[in-house]
Amino acid sequence: MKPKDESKIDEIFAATLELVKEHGLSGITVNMIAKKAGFATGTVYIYFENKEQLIVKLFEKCFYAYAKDYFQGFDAAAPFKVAFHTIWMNMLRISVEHFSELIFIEQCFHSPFISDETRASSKEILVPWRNLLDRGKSERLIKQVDTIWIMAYVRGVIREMVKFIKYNHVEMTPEFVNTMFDMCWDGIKD
Amino acid sequence: MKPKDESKIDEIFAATLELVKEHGLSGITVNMIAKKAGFATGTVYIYFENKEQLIVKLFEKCFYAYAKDYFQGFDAAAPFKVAFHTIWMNMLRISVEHFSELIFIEQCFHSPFISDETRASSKEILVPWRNLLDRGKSERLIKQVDTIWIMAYVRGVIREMVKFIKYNHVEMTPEFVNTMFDMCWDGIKD
DNA sequence: AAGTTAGGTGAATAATTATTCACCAAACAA
DNA sequence: TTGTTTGGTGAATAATTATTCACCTAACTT
Repeated sequence: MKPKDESKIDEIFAATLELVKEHGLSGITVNMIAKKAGFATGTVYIYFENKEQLIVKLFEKCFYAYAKDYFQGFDAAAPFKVAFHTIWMNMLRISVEHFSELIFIEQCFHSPFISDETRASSKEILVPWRNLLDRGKSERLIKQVDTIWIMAYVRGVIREMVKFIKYNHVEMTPEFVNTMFDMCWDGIKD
Repeated sequence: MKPKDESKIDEIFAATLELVKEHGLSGITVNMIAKKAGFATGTVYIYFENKEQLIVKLFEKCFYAYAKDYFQGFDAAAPFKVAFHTIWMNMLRISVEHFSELIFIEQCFHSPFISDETRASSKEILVPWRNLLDRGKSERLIKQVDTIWIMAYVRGVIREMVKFIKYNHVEMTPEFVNTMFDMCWDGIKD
């Protein structure tokens, strides 16, 4: 028998992300995905039951892959600002490198494809981030503001920065990054 | 002859916004819109040529109505921080009150409905905001950072705050608002 | 090498959704 | 009051899109 070519899944995923970035979730068809990935429509149905499953699986993959990398090189024993900087930089870099994933996830959050449970469970991955910020608060290095607000603040700054970089084709120079980090840091420091 | 009931346009718009907030741009049909607005499918086609035109018109309406209100009560002669606060508060309030518009606009930006020109022209409305920030820089009250970065920063903070409020059904207490304003301000002040 | 199994294809079919239209009703003009 | 014009309806139709399937081929087994 002929074995499944598992790499095709990745090709389907890549094609989908690219198309959603260009046309939005509402602008894509299974045909477009297959054509972009370079094979026949029917092939998509060998690897996925239907379009919905494809979207859901891609969402899960993106979400978990994404958040996992946030903690690359993260040392919980490091001084707070160092650790904060590590994760902040990871978040920025990953969001830029995986911009189409970011757009895809954003679009999925308001779509019939993603269930409330999936939405809710997606928070758990960020526990180490939350813990770090709690530590920063207890060390009186950052403001005594509900941690979840701080997370929203940081997320907002990074997200909008990344969109700015992408839509305006801006180089992500160290100067730019340092400036934005300082702004973000100054906003939360005690 | 029977006159057109122009208020129906608003009802169609309201229904569309509500549905897009719930199901995303990819999850709505003309039938759903008509049913939600409380009349027959065909009626939509009396007021709009087709679905695309409906979306485009709604986008334009949202976008302009939105940005116009940013400058309510804005006095260009006021001290910088006062003026900044006025607009910041307007942005927050409007984004909360018109959350479904915010989501709709966000979804439209990556969709086949909105053209690049529309996207580009949408920037012009914010000229007074940009001017104010330029003034803040020349008065050395805020950081010497490209104004467009500051705009992205403020937009990001507000946007993510609003999502946080909406998704977590948080009361927008004065305490909450003041805290977030301080964080935002501390990030940009010189 | 021959047989078998599952992948790959893309036209055919099914399902969904946009759009039209024959008919009815409300508002206005005369 | 009657006629005329356009709004409103929702079932019928058209268009689009998801999904299937009969047929092919590649890869593995014996």
